[in-house]
Amino acid sequence: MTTTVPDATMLRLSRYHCFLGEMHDERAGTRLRSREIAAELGLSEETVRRDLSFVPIEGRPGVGYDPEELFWALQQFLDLSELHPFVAIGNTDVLRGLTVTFPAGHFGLKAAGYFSERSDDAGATIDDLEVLPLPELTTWASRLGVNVALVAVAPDAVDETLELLAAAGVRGVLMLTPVLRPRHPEGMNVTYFRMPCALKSLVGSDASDQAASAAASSCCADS
Amino acid sequence: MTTTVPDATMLRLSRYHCFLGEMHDERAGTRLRSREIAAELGLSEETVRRDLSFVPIEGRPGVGYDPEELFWALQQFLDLSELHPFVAIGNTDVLRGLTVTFPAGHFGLKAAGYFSERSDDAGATIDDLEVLPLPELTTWASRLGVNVALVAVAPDAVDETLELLAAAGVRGVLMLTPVLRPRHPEGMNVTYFRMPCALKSLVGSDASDQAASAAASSCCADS
DNA sequence: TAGATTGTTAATCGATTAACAATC
DNA sequence: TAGATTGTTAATCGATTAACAATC
Repeated sequence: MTTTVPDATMLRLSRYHCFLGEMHDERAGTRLRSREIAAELGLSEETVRRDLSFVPIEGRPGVGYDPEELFWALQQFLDLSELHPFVAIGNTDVLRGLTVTFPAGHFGLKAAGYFSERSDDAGATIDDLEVLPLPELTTWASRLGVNVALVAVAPDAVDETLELLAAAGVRGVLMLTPVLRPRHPEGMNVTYFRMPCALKSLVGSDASDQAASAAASSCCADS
Repeated sequence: MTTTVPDATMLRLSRYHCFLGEMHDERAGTRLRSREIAAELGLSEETVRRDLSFVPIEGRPGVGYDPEELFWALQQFLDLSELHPFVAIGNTDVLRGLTVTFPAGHFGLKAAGYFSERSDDAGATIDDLEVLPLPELTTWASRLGVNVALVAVAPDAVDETLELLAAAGVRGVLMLTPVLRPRHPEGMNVTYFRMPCALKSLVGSDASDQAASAAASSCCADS
């Protein structure tokens, strides 16, 4: 009997991992209560406890969790390595810009390779890493030992990119490029961040109901 | 009695709008069935019908929907203007790169202004639009008539950016910058695309269950 | 022991799926 | 009229919230 972890929980566990990654030094020694985590992350404490109950760690009733222990338990549970590698694919501008917007190292992640679909990006470097042409992806991906990719290519390069990633053995893809009709390779796990949809659904969400409902907003994506 | 539209539905309605925006020329004259929309977008036909039943439009039983009519009905329902304007905020690299990754015009959206938090971005232009310094946001936003923003600034500029956006009357924000502890201004609607969480949760999702479950993957974010 | 907080079970809430009557 | 597809109601499914016994 495999107790399956709800999708929503998996995603929050990743958030706890990020949070603990930033916390566990300054909080070393002290105990962390579900209530604190909940307050910091804008969740309910019950949700936090329920989520953590899937992770093989023991919190102490009346005391809380050990931040460091919890961090490593989550890391193991999520199958992450110390600085988990991913490949980033897109034009050099967006890839370079994203290193500022999303400094992967702060979150326990590391861009292990950059690839561009545009021929005029040849030879560019980002943080001392050369931006390689898209076709070289297959050769490199296995060598880099990555299993996830961040994709931000132009819309017309999506299909080719996914093919190459599949061939390279990458199983998980975070897709920033808006794709109208999702058709990804068999067995591949793709999370779509749909910027146009998110923006459009924000337009109508006027003060009245939404602000009242604690300004909660959702997003995202299936298959 | 206000029938409230589920969040998930609002988001899908935005997707239908994108889809119809691309379709409604080539499909003009023909009828569009819920089954077709569902197949294209990877949804069930019941979901599509249920979603559309919130929109004041009449599909013809046995016939389907008129694509053009549906497009405009959605546009009105979602409160969108013909090319809905938004402001984009971040370093010049990421903003310029995103115009390739996410060509807003294809989706009925239009970047009306670019703002950067970095002083060395002063004077840059993107598509003939000057990238303005972040502090000028307040002055410009109302003039540009925008109510939504795409934010991709560096993590340490998030708070300032949200303050300025609030002051400028922007109510909806799509946040690409990873934020550990969300604290946005009162009454503001923020959708967080959490790249680190999405990437981390993709690592563990190995073939076995996930691929089996139609490779569905979710993401995202509250408050 | 008393106080506090966990882990887990039951109740609620919301969203999706199934079924079908209404209608073009 | 017959065939097809909508709109809507009821049933299911999943995730969140509430409650509380277990335990440090």
